[in-house]
Amino acid sequence: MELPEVEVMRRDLEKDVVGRRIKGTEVKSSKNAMRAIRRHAKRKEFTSRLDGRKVTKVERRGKYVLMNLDSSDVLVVHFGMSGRFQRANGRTPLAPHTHVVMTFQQGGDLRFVDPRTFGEMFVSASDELGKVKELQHVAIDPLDQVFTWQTFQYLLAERAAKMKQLLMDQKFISGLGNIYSDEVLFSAGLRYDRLSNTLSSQEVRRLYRAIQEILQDAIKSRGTTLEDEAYVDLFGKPGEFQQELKVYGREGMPCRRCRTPIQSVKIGGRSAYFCPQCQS
DNA sequence: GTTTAACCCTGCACGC
DNA sequence: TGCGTGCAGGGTTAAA
Repeated sequence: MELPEVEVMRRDLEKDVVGRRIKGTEVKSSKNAMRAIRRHAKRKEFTSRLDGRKVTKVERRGKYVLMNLDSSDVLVVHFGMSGRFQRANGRTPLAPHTHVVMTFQQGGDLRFVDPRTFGEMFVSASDELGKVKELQHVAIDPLDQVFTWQTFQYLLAERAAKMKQLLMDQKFISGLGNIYSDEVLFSAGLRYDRLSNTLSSQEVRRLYRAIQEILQDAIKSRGTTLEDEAYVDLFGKPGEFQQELKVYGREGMPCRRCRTPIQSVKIGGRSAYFCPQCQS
């Protein structure tokens, strides 16, 4: 799950979960359920800080969701690659790999489902969020007002890394993963292996625009749902941005712009899709 | 400073 | 049919 999917989830939670009070939290007995709350040594340490609390606000930092509670604690959630929240009620059968169920006083519940267990959730005092290492490292958000193209140009010039890796580095810019980094580079006409400090001002501006446009469009389309992956929104509905993808997952298929077959390479342990004609 | 590889994990596609 | 293998992906970490 990348920025657009996390943001769609945040908005859904903001609409549907804010104002609800948690009656009880159940952490399942499986090993993977304990892995989902791995920062808490004991279940009770986690559940006791949620039970009886009302959700007051839902924020996002990069790919993290922060659910603020009326106790001044915050439930921090990262979805990894297969994690998600599901709104349901007691009559809804448990999806496989459901690790945590929070039941609301007003009825219904909120479930954390995560087959591949790269996701996690933990409770932190809001004034101690600054001490959470991963959150400290979350870099500037590309949809934030303070992210200007001049700032971006400065940051790029400071580094000499391949663009694909840099865009996916959450300590450099937050929110982009494998799918959107490929899409953004295609839109900007830049190859995955271009070095960040070789971009012209024009190229930086193109890239900056591509990042904003693609992320905004993907949010409007409610995220990307690939066949083999299970991203769905809070209510189980898939996104629609997969229809707009220009390069990701399209190896061998003709480029939508020039009809040259899309290529795929391994870089930094990840696959990068690109058009050898349109990107340089 | 940057890059690579390994690790965490499950599900699925593939070849034999 | 059924098994083993490899891959996918986000993020961290150790090593090159």
